[in-house]
Amino acid sequence: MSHGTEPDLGLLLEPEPARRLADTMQALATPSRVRILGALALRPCSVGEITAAVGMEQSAISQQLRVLRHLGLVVGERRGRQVIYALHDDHVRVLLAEALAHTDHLRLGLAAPPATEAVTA
Amino acid sequence: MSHGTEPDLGLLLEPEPARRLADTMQALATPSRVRILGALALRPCSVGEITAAVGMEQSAISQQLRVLRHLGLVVGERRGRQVIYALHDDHVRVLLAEALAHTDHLRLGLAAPPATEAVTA
DNA sequence: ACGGCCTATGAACAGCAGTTCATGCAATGA
DNA sequence: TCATTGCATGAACTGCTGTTCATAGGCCGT
Repeated sequence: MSHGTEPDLGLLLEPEPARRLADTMQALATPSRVRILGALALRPCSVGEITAAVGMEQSAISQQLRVLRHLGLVVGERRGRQVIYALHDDHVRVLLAEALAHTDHLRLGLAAPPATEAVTA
Repeated sequence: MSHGTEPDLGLLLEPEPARRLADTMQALATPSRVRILGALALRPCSVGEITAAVGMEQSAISQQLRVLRHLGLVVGERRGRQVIYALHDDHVRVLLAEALAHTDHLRLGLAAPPATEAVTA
């Protein structure tokens, strides 16, 4: 399926591809943005709804929504006096799902015996 | 395949799961770590090899390797007086590959016409 | 047109993360 | 044992990032 032939991971050694990947991943590197995306993964929401769901200042939400917009992860559309935000497309949802799955998987490894940690015990 | 039934993305609304995912993703949120992982994706490397490949101070490399170790993304094993690092397992490689693929895909969306950006043109 | 809701933006602040410098520890070879 | 190589660690610094506060702009009711 989608990753039958892996793209050249050696590219990540180069500064530019590495920087781009890092920038995109930074969207998922802060709890507030992850929660916002989690809310939008359930359904499109107005800023007010997101604010209530996440429990942060409205201002902070708008700031992070701006970041997410510029990264192309979410889109906003005016509807009356409010703006409805949604995930940009299903790829974002898949990215979230895979990140979550990998996170769980990796944390299992951390809980496991240190057969892997051969240095600086 | 692997994500036939998506894990509950609504979990990401909760602070703790969000924080954990954010922590893990932060490993990919900085170019230096991405480049290190890119090098290790090609083959296991000693710290010196990574340092040469990435072109940073050896000290910085070790610091980031520590972060990556604690996140369970890489493992190190002593061999003589050097330490050979490698990706923890193939899941890490898959995560890198998918992140790279998603990055490319998302950047295509950004280059595309703003049919999606309906607010704050 | 005016007042009120909803969102966006600018500035200031605090905290953190990545780098560097200097040093310490481990392991080999003479 | 001593010197040397290779890696790790602690401290200090810098820059960035996320939050808050205050304010501005848009859009709808009346």
